[in-house]
Amino acid sequence: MPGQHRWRKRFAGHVCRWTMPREAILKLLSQTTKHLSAKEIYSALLRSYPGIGLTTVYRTLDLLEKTGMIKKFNFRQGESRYEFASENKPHHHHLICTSCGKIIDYSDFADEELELVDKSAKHLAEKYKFLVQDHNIEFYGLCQQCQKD
Amino acid sequence: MPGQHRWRKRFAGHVCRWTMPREAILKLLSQTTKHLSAKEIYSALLRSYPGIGLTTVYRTLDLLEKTGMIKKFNFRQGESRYEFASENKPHHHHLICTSCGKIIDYSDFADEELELVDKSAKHLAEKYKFLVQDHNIEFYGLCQQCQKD
DNA sequence: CTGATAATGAAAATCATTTTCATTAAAAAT
DNA sequence: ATTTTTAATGAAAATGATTTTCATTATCAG
Repeated sequence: MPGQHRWRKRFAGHVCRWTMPREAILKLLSQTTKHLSAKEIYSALLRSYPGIGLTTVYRTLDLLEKTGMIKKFNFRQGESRYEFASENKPHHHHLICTSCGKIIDYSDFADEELELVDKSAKHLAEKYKFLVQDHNIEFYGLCQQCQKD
Repeated sequence: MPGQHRWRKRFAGHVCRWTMPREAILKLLSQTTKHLSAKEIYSALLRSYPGIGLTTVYRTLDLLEKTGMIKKFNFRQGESRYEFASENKPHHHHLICTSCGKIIDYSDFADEELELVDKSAKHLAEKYKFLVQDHNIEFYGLCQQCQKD
């Protein structure tokens, strides 16, 4: 696969130009399982792409989110965090440690969850005439390490 | 019930003084079903309590959250929103319109949800040694009005 | 290869929230 | 009831995340 332009076609209709920052940010996010913030992405890229601007990171993240190539999360307050959205990555949710901020992805009980979510969405659509497009489930608590402290 | 000091006892152990801003903010939140932001609370109180400071609103909201008297929510980005937490108010979740920001409380399927949540929490505790303390479920989409626009 | 203009980066602006600090006011002690 | 202690307040400044502005640069259509 021609790395340089692997995602290029997905940009059709959204923007015209395939640039270095866009390639770099998408590549970085596609290669990590972490939920990076804009500033973390900026710092990580400074090595391979000195001169990149934080502004561009924000703009690119917005763009990538609009195209559906990444997902944006706002856990409690603080910075937004971003994760690569791949078709072969299963739908999942997050387990967030309120002490250290550690985030664990989980997709257990996905079937049952999906069933309940579908049923709820259908019900809510009828009751409130609300068109459900997305949902979000999060668990908050303490990770193993933080339970000891 | 002596309105002025209705909630006073709940402050024992947390703070020493029961003040006008605390009474005013708690009263306002207890009387609305809306999910108000700090600034909205500040604006609403300016009428009945001119001179109140936005700083105090933030500090009081933090305090009330710590005592468990209110809950804080961060829907996607923007301001945090607060809601009065009453024992007789059922556990509920939110339906958020991504276009106009309208928020609908819902508690349908609470039993099934609770069952799934409990099961998940137990499972996650075992698998990741994670101590689940809280969870959050949200649906995003378009409200009836915004579907037309 | 070249021109049109989308994308960039630096700096300034914005927005929500927090901190600082001198003043005020609960409520404990007198 | 009055004084004293110190927690709580409000104004202003500081912070942190994100967005906007704008002159410059670089992509890519012709």
